[in-house]
Amino acid sequence: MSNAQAPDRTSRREQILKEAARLFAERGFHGVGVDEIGAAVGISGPGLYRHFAGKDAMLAELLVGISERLLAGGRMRVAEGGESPEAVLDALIDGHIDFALDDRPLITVHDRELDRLREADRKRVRQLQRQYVELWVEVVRRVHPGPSESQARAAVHAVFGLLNSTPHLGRPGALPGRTEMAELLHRLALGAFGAVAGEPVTGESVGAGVPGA
Amino acid sequence: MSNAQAPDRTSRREQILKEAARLFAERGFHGVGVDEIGAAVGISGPGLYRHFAGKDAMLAELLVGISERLLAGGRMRVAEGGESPEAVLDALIDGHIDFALDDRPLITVHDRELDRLREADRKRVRQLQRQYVELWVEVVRRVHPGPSESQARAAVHAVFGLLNSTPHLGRPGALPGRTEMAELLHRLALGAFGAVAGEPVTGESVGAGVPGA
DNA sequence: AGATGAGGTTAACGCCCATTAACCCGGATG
DNA sequence: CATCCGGGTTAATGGGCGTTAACCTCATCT
Repeated sequence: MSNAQAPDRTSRREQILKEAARLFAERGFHGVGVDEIGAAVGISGPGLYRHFAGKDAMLAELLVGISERLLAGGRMRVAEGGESPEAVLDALIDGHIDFALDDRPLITVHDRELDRLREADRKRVRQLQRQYVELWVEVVRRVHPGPSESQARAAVHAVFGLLNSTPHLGRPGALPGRTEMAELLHRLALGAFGAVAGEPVTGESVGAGVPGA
Repeated sequence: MSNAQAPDRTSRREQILKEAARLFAERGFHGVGVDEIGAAVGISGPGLYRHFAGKDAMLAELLVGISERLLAGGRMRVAEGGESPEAVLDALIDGHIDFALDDRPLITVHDRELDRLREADRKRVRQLQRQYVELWVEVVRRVHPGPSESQARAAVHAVFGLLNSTPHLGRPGALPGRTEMAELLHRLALGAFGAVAGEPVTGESVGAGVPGA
């Protein structure tokens, strides 16, 4: 047996997964070859097959991994339960924002390449996603009891789209830094949720009497 | 010379583009073969080359087309200029929602496959996108003068993510119908923009005292 | 020291797929 | 009537790429 459990820093597998995620995000699953992935970690081509059954296996592990971490994180935050539902929602939002800002490539791959998975894996990922959504829906409905469940669900989907928008950003510089960005996204998400209920807004009901030019 | 300008209903080219968009959205650019695209319009394989220079050309025309239509629509709505900036923003939002709901596949392809384009086309698309964003930024800043320009830009990006979230929706039934969905998205977008400025929200400041059950 | 196995390497195989070649047909043109 | 030519067809070509085969080389264990 061996006792050396810290080969370097991160195990080779994780290093590969990280680079694969980045490449998949940049050019799509079909767009990147195994040789490139190998090159990205210093080995070349088929050497990857010592660590993964194939290219598909890497994608599967990535997607299942993300989904599990997201759900686990969400459950944790709900379980820790703040004093108020509002606090829980805040925690959920912050958690998701951290994820979106830190693991940008994963987010991208997450909702781009789901259908390249084998039936079994895809089902698993979808199930995890669904549970994560329902987690949010419950909390949102606790904070905003007005709207129907389907409205709440659609709103949650939409807010995910909002929070996951960071990958689509242009070159940095025209945009706020990380902390400011996190702040902003948080406000935007809360603002959106706050508007789920309410009369058919016509734009007047939000712009707080700003005269403008 | 010919005078027959209405071959059937939509020209063959457009029919091909439509199917190609659907397929690209479903399985990604690299994921679908020319034979499939051909089959989708009743001809098979290389017959497509009578209409397009190649697979890439289809993608290019799709992406440039979307971007141009979005920008043109946006400019039109701004030019028609409602009485108030608020009305213009409403119009922009509605326009984008119509687009997101009606041309779902295009939206998907839009921000998935941009990098598969030839340098020239990609530059053009990016430029159109940028102009579209700036159009929104101006209007948003007119309605909400508080926040900085970079904040406004980030908010616009985020709201695009929100509005474009429809493609990611699960199977229909768990979600509102089209008109209700449009209504909801509109409210969410306004809610988000309304929250761009404002003190560091903690969740309490939004739940508008709805007593509920 | 010798065995072993983890982790690489390069070469070869085979499939998939975009593109091209070569050929075909029916209708408008003149 | 002969001629184009737009719009198809199938067969061939060629490159890219995932995967497998065969071989190599250190650490580590006995």
